Amino acid sequence: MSFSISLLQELLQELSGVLPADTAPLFAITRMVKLEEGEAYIREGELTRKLAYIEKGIIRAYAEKSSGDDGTLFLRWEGQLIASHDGIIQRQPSRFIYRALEPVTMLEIDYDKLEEVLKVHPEFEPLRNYFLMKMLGEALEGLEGFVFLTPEERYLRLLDSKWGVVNRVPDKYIASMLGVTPVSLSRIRKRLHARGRKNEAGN
Amino acid sequence: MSFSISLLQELLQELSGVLPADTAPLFAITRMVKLEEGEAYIREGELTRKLAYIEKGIIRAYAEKSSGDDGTLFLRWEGQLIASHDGIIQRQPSRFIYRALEPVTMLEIDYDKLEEVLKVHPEFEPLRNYFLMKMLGEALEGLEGFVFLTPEERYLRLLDSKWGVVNRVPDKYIASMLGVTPVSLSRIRKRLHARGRKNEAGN
DNA sequence: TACCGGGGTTAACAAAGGTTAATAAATCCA
DNA sequence: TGGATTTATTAACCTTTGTTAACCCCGGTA
Repeated sequence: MSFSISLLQELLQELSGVLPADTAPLFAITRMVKLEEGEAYIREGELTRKLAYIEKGIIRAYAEKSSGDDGTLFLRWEGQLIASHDGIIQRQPSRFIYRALEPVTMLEIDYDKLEEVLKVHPEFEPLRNYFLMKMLGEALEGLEGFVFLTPEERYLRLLDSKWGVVNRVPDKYIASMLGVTPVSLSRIRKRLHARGRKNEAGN
Repeated sequence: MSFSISLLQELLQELSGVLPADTAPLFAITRMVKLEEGEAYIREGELTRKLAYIEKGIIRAYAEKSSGDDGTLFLRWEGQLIASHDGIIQRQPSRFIYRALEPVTMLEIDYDKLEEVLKVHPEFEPLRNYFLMKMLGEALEGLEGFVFLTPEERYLRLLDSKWGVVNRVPDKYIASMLGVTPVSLSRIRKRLHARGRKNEAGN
């Protein structure tokens, strides 16, 4: 029994009172997926409706900008969900590429199969709502960052909340997720260091 | 029978096959809400779990930035949903203010009551999923704009898709939603006009 | 009519970010 | 190990945005 499965069984019990022993119909349609570093999980133009819980590793969702270089829509890592959202929400081919930045292990469910199971077992519905809410929360958090914070503040927030992850990812991807170039991120770091030294000196 | 209710009954039938006659349990917990121009729907610090379908009017969700002036997280108008997302997702007091920019009419449901009804009538679940998916799609679309487009491109996209709405809202709110100052939006408009004239002259 | 306030534009200057290119540092791999 | 590639930093220069303040327009109203 994998780590992810028992974790999701606990979650399901907490959310809806369904006992681990009764989760068989759900886990019959899941499968473990492994990606090696640099491998694409979803390619551009691919029409899939996959949903996966990341047990280990980091995945980056990105696409090419009109300027030529690419923009990172988000990073997802262990404990988070990754979903082919163009396929699931709009039933359209993915405009984004999902690629593993590290070796990845995850528990995958096909969303169409999940819907079939949910028709027969509505007691699992709280799980779907939990997933959607979590993804909605993450998307809104990203949006808030762009509306309310400067790039420097977004970087500080990221360091503050996700230091471990930031340190595992090349800065250029962090930069493109923050909406700035790598050169600019480098300057932001320089400014922060300079200010940090000044503050220390002041004490 | 209000316009909104029959519209939502149609939606429910399409999504889940539930006939309008069977939607009584759901609509028993809805109520029509009217706001006058400038009136707040949700205040900062308020803990509510409201969900509303806007029949007419525009609502703006915003908060104050560290710089002092305020940032607009999003605008929602007729045909869209508005939800107190801090309350619904995180069970947190709202960090945002939701205020009517025009007289607003909407159909409101309390999310807690909705959950009660859904326990007894799981056949309405597709409606909740539809709502969540729609909000998720809108949030991701906003995020994509910031990652992949320049402020000028975001403005053009907004004009392109929501011209009618842009024209009903003061530019300063449009600017703060695009993540720029009103002054900067004014310059963007100037550049676009200049380029427009040049292109005409070139033909 | 005169006054007032909100909203939009413009100008001038400062600050920040983009672009390009050179260099240094780290990583990969043969 | 040595050479090649990728990544990060720095600098120089240019463009865009932020900030502040002045000005105009318009609508409401005393």
